[in-house]
Amino acid sequence: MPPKRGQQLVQSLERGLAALEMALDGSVRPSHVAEALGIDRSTAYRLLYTLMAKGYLLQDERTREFTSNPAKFFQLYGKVATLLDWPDVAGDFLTKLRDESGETANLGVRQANNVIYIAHKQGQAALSVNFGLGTSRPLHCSALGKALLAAQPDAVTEEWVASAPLTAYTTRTITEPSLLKRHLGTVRADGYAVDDEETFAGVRCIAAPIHDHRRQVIAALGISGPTTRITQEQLPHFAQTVMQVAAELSAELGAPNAGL
Amino acid sequence: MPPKRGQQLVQSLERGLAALEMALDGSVRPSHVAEALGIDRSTAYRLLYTLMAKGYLLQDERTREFTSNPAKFFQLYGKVATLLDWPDVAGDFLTKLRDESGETANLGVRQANNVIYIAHKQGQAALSVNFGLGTSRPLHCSALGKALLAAQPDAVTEEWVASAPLTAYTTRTITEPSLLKRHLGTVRADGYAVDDEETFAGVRCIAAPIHDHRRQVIAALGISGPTTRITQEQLPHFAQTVMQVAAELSAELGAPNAGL
DNA sequence: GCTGCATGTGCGAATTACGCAACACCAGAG
DNA sequence: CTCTGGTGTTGCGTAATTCGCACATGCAGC
Repeated sequence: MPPKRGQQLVQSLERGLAALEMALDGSVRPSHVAEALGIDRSTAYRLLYTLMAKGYLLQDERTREFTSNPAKFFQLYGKVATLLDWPDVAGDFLTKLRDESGETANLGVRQANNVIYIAHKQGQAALSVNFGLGTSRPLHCSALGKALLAAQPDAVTEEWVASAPLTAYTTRTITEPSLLKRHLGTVRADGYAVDDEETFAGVRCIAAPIHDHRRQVIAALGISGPTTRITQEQLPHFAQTVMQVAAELSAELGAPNAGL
Repeated sequence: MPPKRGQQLVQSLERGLAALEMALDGSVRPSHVAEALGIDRSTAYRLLYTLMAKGYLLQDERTREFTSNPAKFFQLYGKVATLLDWPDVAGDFLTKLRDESGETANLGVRQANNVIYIAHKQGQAALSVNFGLGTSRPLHCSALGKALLAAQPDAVTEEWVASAPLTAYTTRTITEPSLLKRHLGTVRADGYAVDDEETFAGVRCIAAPIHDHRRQVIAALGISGPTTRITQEQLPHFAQTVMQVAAELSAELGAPNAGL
């Protein structure tokens, strides 16, 4: 019924954005971009030059390398962040969760096939987990990611599980679609997700979904810590704490019946 | 039209970025973008669609409006921020400056004709200044901006002063190019800049430049407070504090002879 | 000097993106 | 209900835009 949404992509814009994202991973030069994107050097140069003219990139006077302009991105981020200031809104809840659990508390949202950490409070123990802000992890092997996945309708989950690349990061990573699908079912039933050394050996994470005022899941909140402290025996207890704080944060956002 | 020199700009990319920035100021629809940019609705739609496909925008299923994808921008910002994590590096110095002065401490960098606030610690007094992170102010009437301007070579300053729009925000804003040029000379001689109610009536700011390991000025650090506390008499004392902490931050970044 | 490799720039060719037109849909008015 | 005026979205032909080639230029090293 809906006519096929397809080949409406603007090539120059696509390539420009790709060049931009390359520059974010470090300095780039036209020749690098050209090779990576399979285009001519002159084309790559023009894209980079346009990005520079618009303030997204800077060019070093001497080395001629293009680098990202942090100020521009801070400005851009500042604009979108004001729409919902996660660090401000969630800050107190992250602190509470960290203090009650003793472990690093994380807040993440979904971005394509990854979860992105947008706020955190690091645990104060000598050995505590530290995921950098803005970094991303695959959905299928992180507690936050699985909490987000389990929240969506079955049909969507099924399709995603079948098509997503379930890369193994440790021996415990779930790479079998059918297993993952069943696993997500239990996550939904339990109300929390566990990453049992599926991303990093020795690290266990627990997460629960955050709902907004329309009951839609918009983020996930969790803790991460070494398996020596987050033991299998104490896992249910930690999970209770996570779900409790997650419910409180959901309530703060106006979610009805947040399980309190 | 005769092709002007430097006409190496890729039009589609230019327009796409313009559409992107429009979307950051709120929801946009193809018709709005088309009108604002003077292009056809279909073209605007394809740009927005491409931006959505690349993850920069989201489209509301019901209203069909395009909005920015905060997660994407957090990811982008996270990447550039790791290159030099200002909030982390400067955090302790901002706290120190706030505690010693009792006023809101700000850190800003230059972006075109503006200074952008990239980190701050708000004062704890009942009446204290609060500039939102990521917001920008004109260079010529903010203390941070003037500290940044005064740091560049005379020739560059002269050219900038002559061409920049020196908009007046209060009756004290310096709008005369020659006056501003001389004013910046004293800023350089003093080692700090003062915004004496030039942006907001009743608000006085003091700022000093931050140098990196190559002695280049890369940011400015300062305080902002009500004129009732930052009085003319105490201004030199506050300036000493600002310069002291700025020197310490510069030293932390590897600046040689940072005046310590 | 030459050689190799880089960035940056004219210029013609043709791919690409543009605007037009049309369709589907929605909301409100008649 | 129809009609009207407004959207978002897509097909298509055309021409403007962009692309890649070729060349000028700069720089480092043998």
